[in-house]
Amino acid sequence: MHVTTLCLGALVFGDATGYEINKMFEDGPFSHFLDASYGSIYPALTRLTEEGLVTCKAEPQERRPDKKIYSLTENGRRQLSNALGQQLAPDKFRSEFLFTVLFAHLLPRDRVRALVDQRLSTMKEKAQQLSEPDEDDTPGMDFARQYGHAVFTASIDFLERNRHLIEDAAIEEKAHA
Amino acid sequence: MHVTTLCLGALVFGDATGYEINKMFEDGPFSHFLDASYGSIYPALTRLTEEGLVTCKAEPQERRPDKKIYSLTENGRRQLSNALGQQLAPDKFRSEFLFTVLFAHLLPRDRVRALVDQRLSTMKEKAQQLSEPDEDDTPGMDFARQYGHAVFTASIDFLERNRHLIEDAAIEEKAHA
DNA sequence: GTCACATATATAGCGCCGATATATCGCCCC
DNA sequence: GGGGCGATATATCGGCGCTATATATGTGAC
Repeated sequence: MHVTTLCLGALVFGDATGYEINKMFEDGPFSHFLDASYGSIYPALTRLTEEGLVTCKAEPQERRPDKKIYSLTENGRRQLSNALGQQLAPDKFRSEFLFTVLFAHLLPRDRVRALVDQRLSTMKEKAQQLSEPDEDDTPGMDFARQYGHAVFTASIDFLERNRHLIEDAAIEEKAHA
Repeated sequence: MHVTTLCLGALVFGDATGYEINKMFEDGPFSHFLDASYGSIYPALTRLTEEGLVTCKAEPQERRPDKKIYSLTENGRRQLSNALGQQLAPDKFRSEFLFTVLFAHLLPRDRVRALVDQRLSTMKEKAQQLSEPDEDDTPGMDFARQYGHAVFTASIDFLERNRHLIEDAAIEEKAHA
């Protein structure tokens, strides 16, 4: 699924600028399971405009670049609908943490402990964020939020129960270098 | 973390060809939280050889391309160690399923049900795979496997308990088109 | 017998991320 | 009051990496 499709999806929730769409992927409701960045979003919006799937209205701003507000067209809506009916790609998950942990038996114990601590703290923060419902959410957004919360909670629980497995395997470093 | 680093990591578990490294990412122990493909692995191995981080021994085969067996050098091992000591990138998770589910209220109910059924079946299969320990595994590999199992189990459980949230929101289609 | 699959390397095309450039405003701190 | 930082806003370049394809052959299924 290309960034163009993701942009169409973002615009279902209302007209937006490229900047705002980027924020949806960075902090917003999409951030936990999607990513896209300026380098792909701006070209995507240009292409979508050329293809008539979105329209672009420039709103002049004083002493700033014009705000370009994009809106879905009927064709764009159909195109998105179509894409959502196709075979979906399986989830992609990439974790440098788990990669690193594969080599726990080659790393100093302090490093492994710090890694787990860091991870637990960021995961708890995210779980916290995902625990707060928003009244404006569509049913799908609410579902996705709760899904994320369930997965993070399970991860945290697993880490706390099993961190000893990798910490014990790590290298007990000597007194000093 | 670049593919070159991932290749160094793969070679810690023993000498291997590009083909075998690819399999580790495709089916093997890395497949659940890493990805890399031919298009990046072969160039990476060439670059690593040039930089002296791995060595390459060509083993002639009858009526086939030579098998190029790569091995880590001391420098390569140090380089990996170094990379594992740097700040790690946060997990990346990309799900077209969750993206699609955001629009559950715009999709036919049959489609949503089929999506959930499909997902449950593939996740159960993966959870099954991850439930079987391997005696050759390093502690880290065992930990990563169990981690994956815990997360998949939680996902399955959540889906089964909450699928009604999106199925009820979906569109009850008319008798026929 | 042939069709699909596994072994094995390699590259071209293209999509996307990360970094950078440009410009201005508001806010905090000194 | 001034300096620096972060947010607002658009845009592009370089390079990395995925997808698909090319090449060549052995093996097992039907």
